[in-house]
Amino acid sequence: MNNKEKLRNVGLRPTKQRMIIAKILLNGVNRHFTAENLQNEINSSGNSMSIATIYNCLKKFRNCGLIKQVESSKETAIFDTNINQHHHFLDEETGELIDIENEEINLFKLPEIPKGYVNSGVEVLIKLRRQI
Amino acid sequence: MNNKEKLRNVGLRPTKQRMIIAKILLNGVNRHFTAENLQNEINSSGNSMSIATIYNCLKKFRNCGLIKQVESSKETAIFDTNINQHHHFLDEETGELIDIENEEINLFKLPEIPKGYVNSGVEVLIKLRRQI
DNA sequence: TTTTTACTTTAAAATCGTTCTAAACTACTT
DNA sequence: AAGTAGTTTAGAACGATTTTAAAGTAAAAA
Ligand SMILES: [Mn+2]
Ligand SMILES: [Mn+2]
Ligand SMILES: [Zn+2]
Ligand SMILES: [Zn+2]
Repeated sequence: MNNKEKLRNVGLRPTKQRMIIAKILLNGVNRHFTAENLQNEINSSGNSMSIATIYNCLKKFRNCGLIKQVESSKETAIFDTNINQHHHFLDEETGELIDIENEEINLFKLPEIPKGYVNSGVEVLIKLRRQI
Repeated sequence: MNNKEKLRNVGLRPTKQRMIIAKILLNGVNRHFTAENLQNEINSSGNSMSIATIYNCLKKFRNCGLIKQVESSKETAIFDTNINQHHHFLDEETGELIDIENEEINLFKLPEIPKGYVNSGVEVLIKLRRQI
């Protein structure tokens, strides 16, 4: 499926700007990135895009399930092209995230889900410090 | 151990402002809160404090291990008085966090820690949606 | 106890990430 | 082709957090 189809599939118009972003983000190579990271990459690909458009697109892509947003206590929003349920290592010093595939962690015992709610995803974060 | 001792223990001067905050946060009742939540509580206790001081103190308290900061993709930083390793339910709609005690989750299989790093804490987040 | 020193608080300004506004533009429908 | 709804944009606005620099306070030294 090409990028135009991917966008249409989720109900997004394949505008020039969304196609530029899709080309960068939906190429199958998973990554974690910020809005600013993406703008730099757009710039260095010879294109340019308003930061408002980048935020608009990222929000649409996220709400349509094309990307995810990572839970992070950093100031800046971090996005993730890996939309499968998976987990992360976090280098607490640098903020770098490393994917852990879902099968690499086994949750043996889970607590009871509160009444009236359903589990909509489990994320494990393993924080890392440099060995001394 | 009283609050003055708790502050001295971690190398913080027990100033008037830090004692006010300690009285609110270090009373044994665990909670999740923002800087603004805390300022409101300070105000309604008949005191007042500059927002800069509140941020200064929260950062010091966090860096000294008296409180933790939660990994959250919300705009506003969320702090936690529960400093034991534990986990959370997250109501994705409201942002509400509910503690899950460490024993309630059993991680059966863990991935290998990357070379040169040590595990400095595991956090599980269980996202919740309202049942339809 | 007084003096000195380093640390802390504060209001206000600055900064930074993100969202809003409103006008111009573009994709899709008829 | 014309109409309509959705999109992009620069720039303004916003909200959370940090910085500034001056005044205040706690601890250490004398
Ligand atoms: Mn955050
Ligand atoms: Mn943010
Ligand atoms: Zn990831
Ligand atoms: Zn908690």
